[in-house]
Amino acid sequence: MNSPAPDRMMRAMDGKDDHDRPAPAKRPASRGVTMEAVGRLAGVSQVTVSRALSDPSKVSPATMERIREAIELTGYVPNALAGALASSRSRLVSALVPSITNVVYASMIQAFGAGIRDSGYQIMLSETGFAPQDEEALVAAHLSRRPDAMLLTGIHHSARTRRMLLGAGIPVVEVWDITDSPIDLCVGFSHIETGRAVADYAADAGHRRAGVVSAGDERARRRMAAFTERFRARTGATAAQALFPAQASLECGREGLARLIEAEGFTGGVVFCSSDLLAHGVLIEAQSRGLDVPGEVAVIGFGDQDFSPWTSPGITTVRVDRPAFGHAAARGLLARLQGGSAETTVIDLGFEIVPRGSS
Amino acid sequence: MNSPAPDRMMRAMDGKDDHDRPAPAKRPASRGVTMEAVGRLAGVSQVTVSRALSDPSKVSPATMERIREAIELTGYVPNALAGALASSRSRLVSALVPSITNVVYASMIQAFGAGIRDSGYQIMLSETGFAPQDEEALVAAHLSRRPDAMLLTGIHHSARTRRMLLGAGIPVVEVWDITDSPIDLCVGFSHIETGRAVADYAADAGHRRAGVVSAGDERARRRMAAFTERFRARTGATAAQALFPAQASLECGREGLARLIEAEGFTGGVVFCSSDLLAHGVLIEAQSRGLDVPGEVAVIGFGDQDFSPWTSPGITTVRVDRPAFGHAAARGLLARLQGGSAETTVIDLGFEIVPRGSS
DNA sequence: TTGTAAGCGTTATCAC
DNA sequence: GTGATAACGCTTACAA
Repeated sequence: MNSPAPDRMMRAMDGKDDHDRPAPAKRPASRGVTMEAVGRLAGVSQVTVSRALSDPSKVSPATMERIREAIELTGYVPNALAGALASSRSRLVSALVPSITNVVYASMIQAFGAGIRDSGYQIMLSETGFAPQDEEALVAAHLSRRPDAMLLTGIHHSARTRRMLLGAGIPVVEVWDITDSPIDLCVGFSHIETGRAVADYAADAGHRRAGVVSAGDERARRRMAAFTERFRARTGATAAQALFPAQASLECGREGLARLIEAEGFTGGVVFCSSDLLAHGVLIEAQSRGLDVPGEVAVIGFGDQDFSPWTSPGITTVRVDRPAFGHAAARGLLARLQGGSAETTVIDLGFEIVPRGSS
Repeated sequence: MNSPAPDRMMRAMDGKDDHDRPAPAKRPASRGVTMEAVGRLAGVSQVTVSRALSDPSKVSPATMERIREAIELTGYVPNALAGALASSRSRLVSALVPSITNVVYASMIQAFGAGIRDSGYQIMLSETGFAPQDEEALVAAHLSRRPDAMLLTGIHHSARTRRMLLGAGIPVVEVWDITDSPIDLCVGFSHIETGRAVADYAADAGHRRAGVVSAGDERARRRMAAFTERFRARTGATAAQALFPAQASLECGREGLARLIEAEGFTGGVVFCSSDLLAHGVLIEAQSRGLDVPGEVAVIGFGDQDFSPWTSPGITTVRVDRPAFGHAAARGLLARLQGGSAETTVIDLGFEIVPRGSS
């Protein structure tokens, strides 16, 4: 019931045309269509276009329609950078994981992304590798983009990193590990309990000799250490070790068992590996040496990968519900983002030992 | 040799203190440390801080040092949003892949990320899934963040998507497929040639009966179609088909062979799968049915995954150099970004058939 | 070497 | 329901 369309269409033509305004000067002619341009075409001001986009109910249907047309015509794509700067909300969520080629993290992030995206947020993903010092620089780089929230893998962060995070004043979720003193939210499981549970499982099965094959990451080491300690407490035996500095691979697994046998005096027993990939390697190496699995060498992995039930024999492993971490992390962050609620801040999702033929 | 530090320190104190300036009004007290604040602390203007950060050589060592201290003291983190808005360069590169849990794409992106990050760019990663219509919305969402460049997986995009991309005026690289009419750059291999090569390989090996097991993605279907056509041309036989709408899984592979045998009248021969995961499933299903591999059922996969050499028998597969795609894509984009050069726009990285025990 | 002024394209806050 | 106007925190001329 406001001024009819023709009137506004006129307004679009008067005094606003490029030729009778002071020359724009300097800057290159066009860096993309702006709300200004869309508004001009639709015969409304830039602000109205902004409103039309953010809350259509605040704009008359007729105006709305003309704006829609103008957008379609110009191929206008909003500038989220400008929007974020003006509103202090970027609708960006940072996610830092050690590695994306590791299915374990990939599937967690996949679930996290799905959850977060449904609420209109976009993910900025980076790999930290397994070196803690790199994390600091990455966190700084991400914070400079002013994310509305951040997901971090693990609970060990440099003092400076914590300070930056706290200073940013955004919700943070630490995943894949558990702690009593999270920066903010925490969704994970206990690596120490995992190691102990596996040791108990092995000891209960009657094993009296053990070895571990582990990749370089700190959490894996913690599982191995807890395993070793508990296994010694239960059996008096000290587990032989084959540790690799780098990321796990099937190759490492083969070499790991070889090293256990040739350099560490491992003469059979149970081998706990920091991942199913390593476990698969150990399995293959054992078989290629004519060692019976699980008779002479029993193998236990970690992560319950897709292939683990299907090797021969299937790999006994520790299962954690990867997507659940992602979902819980997304839920927690979104709650903070929307309500600012502070309910449960630490969620222990636990783990489960999956017995299969290899042990 | 300019005005000594004390002088400037004084300046920091005169007429710039909060109490004798017009009250900032409205806005919440502090939304984060700004260059302005850092400058005030260091006794210089905001611009000088900007310069210190972007090109230290333009600032005197003494000033530089005081700015450094002020930054340290305040915990200043630059606002890249504002920077990007002002300079029209976001130092953001978008990457769209079908799935991050698929190692094939993950390792490509890992290489791409490493390359791009070294030049100071950050990646915004999203999963498109395998539905083309979703891509359009994702591309729009990414473009709204004003990335400096974009990586797309595949060569089939909606008209609207192409228009948006062209309109954005940024370098674009399409990976993982090949075409004569790329949007901009293209790094990939021919899925049709791949299918044909596998058919030739199978026919040369004496196979006269064939089946295919394929996941839902379009490129996989194209490989399968090319295989089927060429195999028919060579042998006169039509390959039996088991097609799955969703993403590949080991389970699908098992069911695929079952379906081939029970519903499609497949009585043995060669089975070409759209991924090694499927091939592994076929392998397992064949063995669990007491069928000899490769004697009764020969299996060929695609992607040369980590585990493929280690199954029993090892999986014959098609290898593509995943990291190479990422590297080449990064190189191409960076060249555009830096020089704007337009040299080779289409790079065919080819593929290689890796014969193993399964065929 | 340093500072001033004018944007960048939005959103937020008021008026009307 | 719509429009001015002032931020948002930077970068880019241009001046000193």
